[in-house]
Amino acid sequence: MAEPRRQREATPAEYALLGLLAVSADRRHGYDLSREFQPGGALADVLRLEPGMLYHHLKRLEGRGWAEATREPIPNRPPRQSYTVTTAGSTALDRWLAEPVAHTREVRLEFLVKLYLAHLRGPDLADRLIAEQRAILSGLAASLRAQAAELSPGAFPSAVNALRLAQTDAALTWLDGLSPLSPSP
Amino acid sequence: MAEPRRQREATPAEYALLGLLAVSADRRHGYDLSREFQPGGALADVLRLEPGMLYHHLKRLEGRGWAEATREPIPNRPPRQSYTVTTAGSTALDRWLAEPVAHTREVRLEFLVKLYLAHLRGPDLADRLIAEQRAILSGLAASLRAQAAELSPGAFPSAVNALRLAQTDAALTWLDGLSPLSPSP
DNA sequence: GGGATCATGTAACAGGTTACATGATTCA
DNA sequence: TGAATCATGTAACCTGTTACATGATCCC
Repeated sequence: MAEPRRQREATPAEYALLGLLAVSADRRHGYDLSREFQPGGALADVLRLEPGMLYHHLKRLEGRGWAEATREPIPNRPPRQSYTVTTAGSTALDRWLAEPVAHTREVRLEFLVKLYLAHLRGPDLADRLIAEQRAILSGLAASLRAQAAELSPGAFPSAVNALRLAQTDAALTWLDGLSPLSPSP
Repeated sequence: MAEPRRQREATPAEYALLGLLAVSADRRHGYDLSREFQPGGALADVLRLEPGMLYHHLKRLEGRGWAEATREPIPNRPPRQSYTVTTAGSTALDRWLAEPVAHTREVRLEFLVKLYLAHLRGPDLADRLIAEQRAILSGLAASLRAQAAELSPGAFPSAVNALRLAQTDAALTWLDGLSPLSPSP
């Protein structure tokens, strides 16, 4: 009996697209969405997404049942299609937006995407996310400090530990200076 | 006329292996090298490298002419092979160790690998690397501060900028507390 | 005798990167 | 009339992840 293929967790890029669909009142098509990731767009400095991958991810969102497409056939060309979020997609998005990231290195990309979308969806969502992320990073920092005590100072592993701690503390300080974010970017 | 395939830049994992070969007096084989990346090994917390990829990278180093293998045939099994660095490999390594990384996000993995190997190759190499990395990150921080002045405070792009700056400043502080590293880990 | 370790890989899968193809419409 | 923009993708390539295959030898 073959195990059914386990559905992979969606990538931050997919959630970013899902979120943009979810916060928009009307249907959106790929080219339209791609502007958010081009210079000047809000997410351009957070996540790069080339058109090729963007269309690919939209197909995947549809495959998961998180988005629905309306196809408008055009002769001699691929059909123009616009997407909306489904109920399942909306639920999945809210679940994702409620979860802080587990590692400091994920703050730069994944947490920023979450923060942006949570903020668009409602300031309270963003505030809760920030608070939970704070708790996670505090725990990480404490555990790094505990490990540091067991490492011989000056040696390489100690330097690795010190870098991690510095980055985690910096993220914590940044989080604290964050709220309140402006109403709508 | 087909363009000749342009040689890709080697990955940090490849340089890590190259460096381990270069600082070792005698030949080393894959299994031996893999211990450096397993729990307890110096590089385990910096770079994960499964056996499959490790053997793959060793083949690639050989393909680049940076390492040479001695093959000892064994009946019914793949030949046991041990590697040494070539002159070209040694030159490539020194070139790489002299170059700081361009982005803050590369400090966590790529710079740490450089630092570890530079330190094994000679403390002066490590000191020079640290100084040049400092210069790069200072420049980045200055440019982020300049950008910050143009962003409306409180809005999302400003938060992105603040995170980058916090991470870069943290890396700079860490660099300053770094030297001198202990003689040999 | 049976598990850990030595030792080298393959295969399937997953995902990103870069470049290009296609053709309409809009604007200077 | 020619460049930019609208709009949707394909293809080739590269890299990494996970799991497994293979069989010897060492140690309890």
